[in-house]
Amino acid sequence: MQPTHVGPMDRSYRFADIEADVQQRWAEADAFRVARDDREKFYCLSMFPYPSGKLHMGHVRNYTIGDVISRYKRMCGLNVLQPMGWDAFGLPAENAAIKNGVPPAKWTRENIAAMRDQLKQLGFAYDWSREIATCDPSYYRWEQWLFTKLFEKGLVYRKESVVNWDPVDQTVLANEQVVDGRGWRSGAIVEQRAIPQWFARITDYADELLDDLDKLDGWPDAVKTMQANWIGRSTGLEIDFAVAGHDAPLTVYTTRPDTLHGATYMALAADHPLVAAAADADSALAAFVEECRAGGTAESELTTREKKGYRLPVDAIHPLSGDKLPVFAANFVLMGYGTGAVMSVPAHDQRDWEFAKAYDLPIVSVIADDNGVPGDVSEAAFVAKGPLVNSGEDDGKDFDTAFNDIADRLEARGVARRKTQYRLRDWGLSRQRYWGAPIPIIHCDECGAVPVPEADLPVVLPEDVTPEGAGSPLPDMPEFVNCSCPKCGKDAKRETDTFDTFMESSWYFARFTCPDADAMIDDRAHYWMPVDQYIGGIEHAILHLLYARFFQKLMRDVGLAQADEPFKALLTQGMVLKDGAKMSKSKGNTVDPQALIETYGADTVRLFSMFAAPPDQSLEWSDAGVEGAHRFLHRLWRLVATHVEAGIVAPAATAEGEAAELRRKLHETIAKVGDDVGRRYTFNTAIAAIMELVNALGRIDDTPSAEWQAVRQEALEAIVRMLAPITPHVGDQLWRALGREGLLLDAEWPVADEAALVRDTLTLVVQVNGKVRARIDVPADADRDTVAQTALAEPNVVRHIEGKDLKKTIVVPGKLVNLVV
RNA sequence: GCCCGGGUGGCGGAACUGGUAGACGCGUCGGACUCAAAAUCCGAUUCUGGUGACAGAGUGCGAGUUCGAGUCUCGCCCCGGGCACCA
Repeated sequence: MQPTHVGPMDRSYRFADIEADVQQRWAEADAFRVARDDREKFYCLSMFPYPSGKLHMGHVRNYTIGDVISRYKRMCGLNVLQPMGWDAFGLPAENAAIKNGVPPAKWTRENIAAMRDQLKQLGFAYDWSREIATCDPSYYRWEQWLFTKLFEKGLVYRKESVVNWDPVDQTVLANEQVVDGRGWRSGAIVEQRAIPQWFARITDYADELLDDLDKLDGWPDAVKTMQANWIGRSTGLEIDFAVAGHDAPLTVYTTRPDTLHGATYMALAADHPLVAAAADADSALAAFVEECRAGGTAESELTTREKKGYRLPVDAIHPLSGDKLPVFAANFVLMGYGTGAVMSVPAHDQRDWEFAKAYDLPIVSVIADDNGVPGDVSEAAFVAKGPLVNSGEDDGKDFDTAFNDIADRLEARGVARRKTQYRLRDWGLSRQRYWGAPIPIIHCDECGAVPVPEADLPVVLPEDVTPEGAGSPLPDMPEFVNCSCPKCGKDAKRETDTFDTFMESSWYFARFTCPDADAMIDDRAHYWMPVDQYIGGIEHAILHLLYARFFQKLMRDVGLAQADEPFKALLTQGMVLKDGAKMSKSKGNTVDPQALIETYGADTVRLFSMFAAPPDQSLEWSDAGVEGAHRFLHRLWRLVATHVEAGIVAPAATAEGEAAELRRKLHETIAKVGDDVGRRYTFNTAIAAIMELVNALGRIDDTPSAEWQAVRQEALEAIVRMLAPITPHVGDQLWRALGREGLLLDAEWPVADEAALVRDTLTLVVQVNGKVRARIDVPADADRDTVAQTALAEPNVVRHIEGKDLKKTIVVPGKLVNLVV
């Protein structure tokens, strides 16, 4: 190929024009619309945003990571699906409505339009034809449909459950709206109030959700550990303690029946029936129960409260010794967990120990330490397992033997059962809010709770409503509430609670594969699912990801889905910080992506977001760092312009002498960047390596030989392609400046030339007693003895081993020599 | 309180499998260009001592394993995420 003359290239990098042009080119080519074909697929999904108004830096970071992976996989030849949508139901829309008098529907849709525009400015390669907004009836109708299927299968049910009740505003509060036990608006002390709510039987799937974690090779161990601990499968013993003077026993669950001999008291939840019965005759106890009800329902609040109890006028009977045990009502035992009663072994449980100290209850150590004497419980509980002591016939037994012997004896008497229990609780689906998907149930005096028939779905949420203050407006809307029973036809009332918004985010990934399906999902999901790479914040490690996994299994079990798990690989991105703290309006340390896009362009914002930190760590935002990223793009632009002015040539395929060294650097970089982008997802180190290569290229003479020119052409083409996923706009422009046809996004990802990587000498480090004393150059094929002899000949090495015995010589091939004296 | 992470120069970070601590970028200092400034380019930049070659110290703190530890083990401290109605 002869040098081609291309018209003079503008020497300055005009990002605004370039980005608009390139985005137009993509639009004209409809470049991101995808469909099933014969190629291997890759489904890359970033967690969709709540449409809060405008993008923040966390979004920019999240979506840039997803876009880089998507574009890289596309250049590798895969059929890449990357969709985007809106998690459009939620509390902020109602708050905005109260504040500004705007209907949540209008507010939400305006925010969506604004944020969609921003995403387009950033140049993300989304197939916008698949866009979903979860507040559209065409979307939520299918989760209403699934709910009715689950109702038929008995997988949803109604039970009483406590909520945060604001007695002044007369409304239910979210945990977020409870600050220090008080309502955020009224300032009133929040009370726990039990109301009937719908639940999904996620505990029926607890074993599968736990066991399938082992299949998720592409998930971070930290997330799998958190989910496993959250599910919290344990094997233990359910034990009945007789109560003196009562027929009904107190049933408790324990994972440590080996410590049963050390049980010295019992603790009951404040709303346990036995407590309620006693409170009728004791006004002080009734006051204590009332006090336990004050404050929010968040677990963090309940478990950090000062532990308080109230002695009940009953005694339990120890099932082994027959001793009487005092029974307390306690504020740290919760009715919703297990049986609402616990046996307390203060010697071997820290919480029980603290309570026993406060209430002067006996602490009996029944587990021996390593020295065979009862564990020391003077300063704290002794929680380790060990042989039993002070345990009568069970003395000396280890944990397993004691567990089994005690279980066998109690089971034989019919007062205990071996039981597998979970920490995981069923998923409460009901919310007493307006801006959510209506729960498709009709309450009939005759027939009870009746699911809305499929033909009547969706139950559409009225949208021309502006909540004005506390509480959902739905119960006050007769046109919504009044209806007839689908079973008997009599007058009935519609359920006015809406779904938890985790419902919508638990299946959107599947809907993206077939957004226009006339069913929840259709067989297109079988091609695209599971998601090959899911990307989102670590804050979703438990709840969202667990519910989504649960929904995938539910959809499979109603015959819609094939995959057992929705997300093959997961990347949890870190937070974006400014001045060491999470960006927030209240701290005044926010950075607006929009202003940055306007000042520096999308490519600079994308580049800095990827360069500043590895994706899974927190990222410290730096305006100066953004300048640096911008400078780099200017430098690259000028480098290409200079090259193009000298003349475009065919890229080199081989080189000699110094040009060969540059070419080796090029192919080492290609190998490293391919590994960093394709396997490690460490985009920061990939960019650093490309910067090094650009620096090396910048050092060559401006008017080089034909050989230099060819190597430079080869290098620039590779650099532009390696940067293509990160800075796609400037890349596309430079790709054509270098004389290449077609869109850069369909160019092939560069592959390293093994022949260019060969080295004939290596530099090794020489250590004496682990300290670096010299560096030596040796032939790449030198044997150990040669290497050792070369090392021993170094003057500075000689100085450090003189007069000492050489005890050991360690040679690590290609790395170092360590001489031990 | 419980579960899960993280802590490396002035700053963001690199060191992937136990093998040269500080790549790359920012900042700072010095120089070139300019009447001058900006921009750009070149050089220096962990700390201490030394003109220097070099030497000593150094990855939150304290122990340990190893020829060798930022990396592995144990115990602490601090920061962050989650805790079921924020999303």
